[in-house]
Amino acid sequence: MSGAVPVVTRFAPSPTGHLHVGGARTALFNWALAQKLGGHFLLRIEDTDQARNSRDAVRGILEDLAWLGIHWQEGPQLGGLGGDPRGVGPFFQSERLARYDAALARLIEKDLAYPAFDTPEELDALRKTASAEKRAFRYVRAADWDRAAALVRMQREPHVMRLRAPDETIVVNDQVLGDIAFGPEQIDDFVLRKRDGFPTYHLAVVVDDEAMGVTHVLRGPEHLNNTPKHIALQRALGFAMPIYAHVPSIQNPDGSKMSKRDKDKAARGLAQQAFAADAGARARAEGAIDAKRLAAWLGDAKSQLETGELDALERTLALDLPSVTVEDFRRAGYLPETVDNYLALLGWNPGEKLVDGRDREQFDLAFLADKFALDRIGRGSAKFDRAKLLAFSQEQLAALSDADWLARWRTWCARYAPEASAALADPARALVFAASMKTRCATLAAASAPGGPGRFALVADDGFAYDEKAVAKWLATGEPTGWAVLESVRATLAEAAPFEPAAIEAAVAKFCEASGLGMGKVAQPLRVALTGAAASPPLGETLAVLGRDSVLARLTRCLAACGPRT
RNA sequence: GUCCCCAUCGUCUAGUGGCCUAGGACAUGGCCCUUUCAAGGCCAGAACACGGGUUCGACUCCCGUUGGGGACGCCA
Repeated sequence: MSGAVPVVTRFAPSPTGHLHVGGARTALFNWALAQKLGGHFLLRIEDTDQARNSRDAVRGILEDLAWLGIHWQEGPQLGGLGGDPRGVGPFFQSERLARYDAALARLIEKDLAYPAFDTPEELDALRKTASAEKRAFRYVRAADWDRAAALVRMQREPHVMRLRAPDETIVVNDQVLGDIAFGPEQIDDFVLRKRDGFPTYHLAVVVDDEAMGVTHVLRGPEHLNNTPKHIALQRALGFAMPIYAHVPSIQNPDGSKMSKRDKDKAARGLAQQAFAADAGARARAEGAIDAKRLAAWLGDAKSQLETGELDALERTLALDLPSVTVEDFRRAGYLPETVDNYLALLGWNPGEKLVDGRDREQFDLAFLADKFALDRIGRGSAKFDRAKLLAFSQEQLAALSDADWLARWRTWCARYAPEASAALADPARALVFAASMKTRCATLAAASAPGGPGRFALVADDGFAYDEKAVAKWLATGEPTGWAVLESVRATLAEAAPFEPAAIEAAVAKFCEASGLGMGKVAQPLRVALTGAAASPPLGETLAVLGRDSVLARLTRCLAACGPRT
């Protein structure tokens, strides 16, 4: 077909903070649809709110998307991503004001838009009245309307521009929800341009989608009610109508909508607890963020901290805030493909069975791009289930080769825990570490976490404490005692070669046989001496990760530190 | 309050009028394996919100009720 319109999908975030999981899923679906249809995925920054947008947040969102592997062909540039191959940019709405004004001029000329001089206070009062009378507020055009006078007046008075809304029912043909009718009472004379000269979301989105040739609009459910407004505007402007699809929302376990605000809310509660419990906490918090800002935020449950402030507070008070942004999950040590996979499954599924009869749930981006289709998006909202995400993470991490696991871990460490990676510089030992952590860590972060299964290998030989119960059970008691076993096995370990898991296991097994001891009688005392705890990876791996020098040093230290008093 | 959307195990879902004694996954419980911790294997319990229709036949179609979510900004 020669005249086919190339497919263009888009993700259009407003830069008010980190990308949250709902936005990430919307971006992922748009990306997948474009891939499937052989089109372009475009990124546009909706920064028309002068009070709220921040340039830092833009950078953060771009990095989050890039990390997830959601690559945009058109939009702001980052690394090799983005650009403007069709010449439809710029991609920041704040740089496109002339285009919105031009569209508005056409509407004014056709008498489809008009200036309104109501003050925000006046409108507020009207809304309050409506609410008190249990009516829905609806903007009513002035009855004594004089177009010529208004056009003169707008030259010298602050005003907004409103659309002269059509008096007709508009049917939204949604690809997920079907046909939805909105009566004329649903579409009032909404604002197109604000007092500050910036367009509202409605005007900007309609003008840009047309100018950028967007063919499919896939967005969150909060926009469903806006869609008839957008259609009305498109008709007034003579624009094409894109294909619409609204995806269901992602909810918290309690059923509320999952949003960036959840983190702020949780932080307020936890901070207040911390201040009550610890007198110094308030002072530390005020060292991290402005004291006045802090007080205002604590006192007003509706206020929100800036992203940077929230991060600072989280760090200084060591708050355990819910993960809601892509960055949160990255920091928590999830693989980007795992996050993509889980997010894709929230509201979409391929509907395929594996040969063993199970549903296909785990897949990569290539699979998503190949199979994605609007008609398999669900209609009901989905609760975000951290346990299932964690299970996916566990499984996908375990499926990595040792070398891949190690590379991914080092990459994660470089950003969040450089000292952990540095503590295990030796390549051979690091590979053993990878092998033994793979099935023991549900996330990359778990390996180095305090109390985590890999901690023993990342601390100095005298950098850990001995678990009292373990010492009592495995070193102080038994016949012979654990201490005696440690003394006698020392020579075996000093000579075992090569110092690798299999050889170590074999040497210890031989020692057990020769001394008539069960494996447990030897392995458990060793675990306590080398790691401080009675649980660790298989003995050969535990010793090989540490290396011979550390093993001997730790044996010496153990006997000295908690051995029998002589 | 008004409008809009939604409704299968605790959670994510398969299911498009007979393949359903409703399948899978996560979570939960039990057993097996085992030098510890994991991992792995096997088994179990667990759902069509309710009430009316339509139909020879409803999880599937229609209506209502209930419940949940969203929107009602000079935010996006």
